Amino acid sequence: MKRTQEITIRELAESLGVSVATVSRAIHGRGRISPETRARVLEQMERLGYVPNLHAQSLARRHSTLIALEYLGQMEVLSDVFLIELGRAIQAALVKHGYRQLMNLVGDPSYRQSTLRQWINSRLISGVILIGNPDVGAEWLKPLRKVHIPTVLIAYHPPAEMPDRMRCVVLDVKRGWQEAVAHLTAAGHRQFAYIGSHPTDPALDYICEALHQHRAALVAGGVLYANETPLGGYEATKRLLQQSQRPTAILARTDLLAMGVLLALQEAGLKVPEHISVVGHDDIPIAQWLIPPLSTIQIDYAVLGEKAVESLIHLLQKEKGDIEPVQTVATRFVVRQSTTKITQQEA
Amino acid sequence: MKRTQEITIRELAESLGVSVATVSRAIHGRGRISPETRARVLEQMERLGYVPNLHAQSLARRHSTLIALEYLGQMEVLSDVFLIELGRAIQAALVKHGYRQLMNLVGDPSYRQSTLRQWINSRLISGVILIGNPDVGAEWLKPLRKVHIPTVLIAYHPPAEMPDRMRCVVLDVKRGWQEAVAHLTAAGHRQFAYIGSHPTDPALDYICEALHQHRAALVAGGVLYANETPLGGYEATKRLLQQSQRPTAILARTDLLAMGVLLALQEAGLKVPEHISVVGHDDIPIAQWLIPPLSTIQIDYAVLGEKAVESLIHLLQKEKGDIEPVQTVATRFVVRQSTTKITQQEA
DNA sequence: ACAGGGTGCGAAAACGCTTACGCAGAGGGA
DNA sequence: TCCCTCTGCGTAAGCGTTTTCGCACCCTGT
Repeated sequence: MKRTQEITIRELAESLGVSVATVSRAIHGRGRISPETRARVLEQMERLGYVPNLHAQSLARRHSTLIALEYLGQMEVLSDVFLIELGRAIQAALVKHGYRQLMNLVGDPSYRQSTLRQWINSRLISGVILIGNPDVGAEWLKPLRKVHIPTVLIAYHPPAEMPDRMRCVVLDVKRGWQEAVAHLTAAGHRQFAYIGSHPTDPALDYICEALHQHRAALVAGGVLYANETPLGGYEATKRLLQQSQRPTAILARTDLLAMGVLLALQEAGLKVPEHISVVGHDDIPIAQWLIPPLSTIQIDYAVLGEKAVESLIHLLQKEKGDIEPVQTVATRFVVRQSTTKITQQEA
Repeated sequence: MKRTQEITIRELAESLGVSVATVSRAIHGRGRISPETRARVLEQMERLGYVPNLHAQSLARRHSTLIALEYLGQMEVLSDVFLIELGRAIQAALVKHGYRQLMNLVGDPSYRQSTLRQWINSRLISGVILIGNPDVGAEWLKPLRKVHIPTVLIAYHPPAEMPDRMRCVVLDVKRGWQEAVAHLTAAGHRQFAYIGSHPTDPALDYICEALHQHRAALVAGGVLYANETPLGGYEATKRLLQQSQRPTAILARTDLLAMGVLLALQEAGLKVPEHISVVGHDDIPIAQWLIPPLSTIQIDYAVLGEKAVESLIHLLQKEKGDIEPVQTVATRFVVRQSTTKITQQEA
């Protein structure tokens, strides 16, 4: 910005002997303009390396093309692996619509929250995409209600009440767990354990339902909760193994938990998958590099990102009409090497 | 931005019966203004919740208060743990000077590169902080030279040639490794191995030098290279253990590598630290949660971030005068539980 | 009483873009 | 030929700030 010579729209226009209005129309393809003039402008723009000043553009248009991407809750150790994947997908989808994303995944929640408010109030951004549990992020949602900025929430379930300028994309983990349970029971498994992150999570309900259908069940004491870290999974597994009943398959709420499960099992001398099968959730990038490569439930980040962006665009451009306020994206189970048929002696 | 009623500086001014110029002066404390008027404006601003429009501000000032933070090279699995820590520190330092950071850590390098250019050309940002090896990021630096945007590079060594609007903060890992080696040799260790990420890295030189001083050495075949992932460390350790000479201490270039080392050792039935000591580098947040908690070389992210920001501010505000173009930040060794005195039978 | 300097403030011109409006000219139907 | 419509483009008014300039006023010293 402080660089000496930056070309402006006026200079571009003068170099062609046309008005700035014509240049603006040519660039955006809006308004009436002849194809020839348009081509000339576009070519000259390329030659001179003209790029519109984003601040001037936002000011004139009275809205920005920047979207904030935020994560509700503590930025815990490694929790970002999920965000990186999803962020990628969202960015790609936004660009298709001429928008760009801004991330501010730095600092503790209260600090990030004040930054987001600052961004909104200063009109830097014109929309928000929020990722995370609406219960955990209740205090995030409150200030957003007031300012009425177009917002899309990506979560496991919709918030209790949704303001008018908010839409929601929920990740329906039901199908993924059903497939996982179907796969494992077909392989002979009947005794399961589950390691989750918090009791309000509906995943366990889906699992119980699926298990019931297939005449299988959780072992006694087979539901454990832990922090969503490898350490959490590790400790939970240690506890699990101290109990009298041992499951033949462990379902972990996230791949990070599953990492810890794998380590704890191998310390206990149990081989995966020969002695015990393990399933994770999220299919984070390292899942396929674990030992053994983890069978897990896959999230289609591209679809998730696209749906979120689509909802947001409808909110931003009201001429696009309405869209279902709550959209759903299903999950799928992928088999790798941490699950197998149950062996005779264990069955 | 599309929200119905956003208050502007004009409305604020009218509500007080003063001119917009006065309000602007009051807010920024620049120019001549009486303390009483200033207080009145500030109070009213608070009451009405006025926040300046960032786009208008940037346009009028001809420069933005936004700084881009980018990472040179592939965004590999988990490489972000380092970035999150450093990003936090940089953001904190920037805010002190009235700037804010924008991260765009999404997508492959060529995509991120084009996004950064876009940000620069559209005047969205007025400075750049780059993190990473200048060799790896050579193709990043080239376009930046042309546009002459104030840039600070955070790396292990300065780039071959530095354009005039670039400054550099180098992380001097020498002291950290010296301390680590001193600690280990004092504990009786004489036989070392090193697992690095690429041969051009100067860390190994510092280690060799320090070992020499303390009459210790690397075992034959004791230098291995691997991807900076747990898997890389795991595999490298497997290779290491197949060799005839076994070290009593393994130095890993990063904590991520060390994670894999720990797993491989324990699979091989070797206890850490009883049989073998392990040292990492970076002190990532999970380092203290590993089993056992990892002795590692600490980076003072706060100082690193502050120095980088300080350099950038001097570049942005030329009235601040000059500053050393290459600044240095040292590292420190922290002892946790993965290193110990060598036992008799192993010595 | 008057000059001179300092102080607090307002008027207005920028910053680079978008877009409503209007005008000239071309084309077509009577 | 005239009138009407449609097309392509230029003029100019914004968007919400910052900042230069200058004016009025007050204070001080003569």
